[in-house]
Amino acid sequence: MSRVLVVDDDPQLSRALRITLRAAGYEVETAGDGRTALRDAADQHPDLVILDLGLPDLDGTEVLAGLRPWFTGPVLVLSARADSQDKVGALDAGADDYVSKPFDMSELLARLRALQRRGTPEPEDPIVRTDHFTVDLAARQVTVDGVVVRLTPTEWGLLSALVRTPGRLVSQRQLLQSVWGPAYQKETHYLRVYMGQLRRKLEPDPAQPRYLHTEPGMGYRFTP
Amino acid sequence: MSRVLVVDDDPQLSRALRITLRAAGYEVETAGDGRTALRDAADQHPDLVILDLGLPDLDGTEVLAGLRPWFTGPVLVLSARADSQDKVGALDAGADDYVSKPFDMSELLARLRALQRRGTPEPEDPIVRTDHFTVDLAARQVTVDGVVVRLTPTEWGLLSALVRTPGRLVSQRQLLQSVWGPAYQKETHYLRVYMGQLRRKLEPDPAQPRYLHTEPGMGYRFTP
DNA sequence: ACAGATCCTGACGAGACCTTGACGCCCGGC
DNA sequence: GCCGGGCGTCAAGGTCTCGTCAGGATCTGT
Repeated sequence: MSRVLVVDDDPQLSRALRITLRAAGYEVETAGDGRTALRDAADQHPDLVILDLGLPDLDGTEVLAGLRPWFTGPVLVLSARADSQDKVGALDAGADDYVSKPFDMSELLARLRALQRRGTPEPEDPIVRTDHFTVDLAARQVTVDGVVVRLTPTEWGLLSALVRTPGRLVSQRQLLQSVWGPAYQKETHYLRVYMGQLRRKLEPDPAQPRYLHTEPGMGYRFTP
Repeated sequence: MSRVLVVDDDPQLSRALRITLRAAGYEVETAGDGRTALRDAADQHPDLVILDLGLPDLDGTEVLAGLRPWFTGPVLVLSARADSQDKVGALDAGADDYVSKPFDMSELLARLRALQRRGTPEPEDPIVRTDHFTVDLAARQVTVDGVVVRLTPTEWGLLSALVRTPGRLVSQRQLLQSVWGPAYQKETHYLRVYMGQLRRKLEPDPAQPRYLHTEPGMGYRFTP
């Protein structure tokens, strides 16, 4: 059973997609604008995303840009525009397929099947372990010394963005963009606050972090 | 350089595709009917296949069926027919994308890029190594004799600008511009200070640099 | 509508970082 | 030999960034 996130601001189309996809055996979540789309994607980790380019708040390519740093599943773009340049732009921004409206539902489903067939061998272990805590990316659960710890959605978004690339530095802009959205790239204060909370919940000694390291002026790094 | 097999019985379109794909950096082979297509594919093991459904000898889905048991690369299907049922049939038979004629070349190229991107999702980390230290550009991490060394943002900017072009001289203006910005092209003093810090952190003997060389009056050079 | 959780925002001390100036060295030109 | 320019080193000042705390705004579920 695959989970799909539908991002569209047209309630009618959104509803039609939900019904069709449910009937085809997908679990469906929907988002009405770009910000909630990025957030929901980070929260729920869908297997694939259907993204309408005509959103009220963000440009479709901005959503793609926010998604792509960490989201590895297929993204199918819907658009009312059939212009070739739009297609090229979206595809090069990271979309895997591009379907112009109006479209045929059965074709959409076939394209989703084709994307999935290629997309997810996923041999990756979605569980990140350290000596002190484990992060289960699929179940969205964190345990510290065997005890389950509750994280808020924001804390989880930040943590998962970090532990997905162990040992790699993640820039402040990347973190802000993937957790709060592209418009928040300057709000580095948020990072300080929430990194503090994460350290208090996860680190054995929050004052001297062992796993969630700061690289001053650049970003943060998770070292297992 | 990827190799692509074009299967089409229309010589004119075939030729146009060959020219366009060559210009885009592909190696191109062509086949005019289904049987030679299957044989060529088996012989040459192309990275991807562009398959026209309207072939003289075999039905397009038959070619797909013959290809798919062993060919794992992406297959993009071309067709004169825009009927949804055809698309669904081809996609479910193993095609990864379906483009109706007439089509736009730039869109086709973009779709090929999208297909290829998905095929090889693991671009390995670009790591620069010397006998004494390694620079991991993607992870933004430097190790000296196996020990992680912390760099400040400015130090990192300078170092990465240098090691990206091993053996090549990088002028002072280039360095200043790429690290501090266009307004700082005269501040050569900055370079002396920070090159000194880098040498102290990376060189086995900072007084006699082995990797970070000065070219008086010109710039600096990283020699592996 | 209410209660609790969660998020945003501002202030402040501590520390890291960047900039700047001074000084000595080496080398080539006069 | 004397001089000047480019280079390397060092240290100190000022600026920016980081971590922390807490109060108020906002959201969520009942």
